[in-house]
Amino acid sequence: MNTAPSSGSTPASAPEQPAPAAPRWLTADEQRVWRAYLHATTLLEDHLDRQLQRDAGMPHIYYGLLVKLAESPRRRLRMTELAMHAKITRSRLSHAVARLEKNGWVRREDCPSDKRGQFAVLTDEGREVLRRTAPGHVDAVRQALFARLTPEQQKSLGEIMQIVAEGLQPNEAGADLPWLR
Amino acid sequence: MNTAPSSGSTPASAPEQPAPAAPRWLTADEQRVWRAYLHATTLLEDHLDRQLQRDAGMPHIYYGLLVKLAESPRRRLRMTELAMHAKITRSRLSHAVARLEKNGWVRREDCPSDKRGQFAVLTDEGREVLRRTAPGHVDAVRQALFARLTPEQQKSLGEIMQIVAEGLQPNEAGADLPWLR
DNA sequence: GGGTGTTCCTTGAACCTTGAACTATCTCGG
DNA sequence: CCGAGATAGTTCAAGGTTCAAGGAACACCC
Repeated sequence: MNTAPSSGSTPASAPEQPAPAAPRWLTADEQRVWRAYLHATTLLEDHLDRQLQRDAGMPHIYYGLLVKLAESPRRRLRMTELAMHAKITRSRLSHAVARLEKNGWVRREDCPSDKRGQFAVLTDEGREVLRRTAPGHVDAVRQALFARLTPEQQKSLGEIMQIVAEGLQPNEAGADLPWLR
Repeated sequence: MNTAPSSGSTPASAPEQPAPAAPRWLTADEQRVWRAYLHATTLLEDHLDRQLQRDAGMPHIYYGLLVKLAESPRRRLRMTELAMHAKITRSRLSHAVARLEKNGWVRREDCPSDKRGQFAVLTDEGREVLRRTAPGHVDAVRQALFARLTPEQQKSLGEIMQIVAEGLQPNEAGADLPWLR
């Protein structure tokens, strides 16, 4: 049996519960939901990855990095901050920025106040790539997702994803819940 | 710019349409939903990948391959079928099976009726790995997803993901829509 | 039986990701 | 100042993914 492997940091729920709702396997309904989730997310991820690889010459996540930079104050962000925004490791970001730098879309700048630090800065060329490719990407997202869902479904999806994200990364940016436990 | 988003009806959009429902960018609400989606799905994917890498020694998608095989008639599936079930390319599957074979969890068998064909067959050892690791994986999925959603949300999520998946892979198993267009 | 085209699957090179080890810098208590 | 320990970011090696190319078997047609 099982030894409750992860369990460790359950946030709100009382940890001592006998948990009658932890059966060995998923119910038939849950299985259907889970499979639909897996299918949809992998298909969408692949779809967008290919779309961007084709139209912008980079994978989806790299594109996301450029977007984050474009939205940031002086079009720059510290490496660690950027990594957190994008939900990736610093290592991965390091490689990604190296590649984007090679393409001329991002440049690095030393941080004056912390000599360990680096800023990733969106170049004009990077900005231009975004400007050129954003519409196509938005269309792809809209056609694959929003165009197919009712407003109620969109709302529901947002709420659900918000919950899931917070469950996996409790201290989300902007959230300032006191650190229970 | 703005609203009146859905209404678009069919995806078979004529390129010449004025397309009043295709604004340049997402609305604020859509953006929130989209970002929540990206955060949640990348976090969950990473979470499960790490969980399985740690507990079963393979990434999530490889685990999924073993599950598919375990559910199949003689614990075997033709390569192409397996690739379609898992929503991956045949090339990727080829590499994946090579690795799983090296681990002793899958073995290949020639198809007698089609000499081009190969079966991927789950070995006893592979079955054993599944038996050992499935509970932990199910717990992880439950804790990250189902435990946090109301029954209504679960239902809604299932419907939404079903729609999205079908949009991206119209000829899904069971669906037999004629090929309009 | 010799085209022509398709399907099944594999291969190799290029690229991306991961996790751990590593350098350099900062911080803070003595 | 010193040193222990945290933090910022990179690097290395191992592995995973993609894309384009290719070999082999099938199918059909004359």
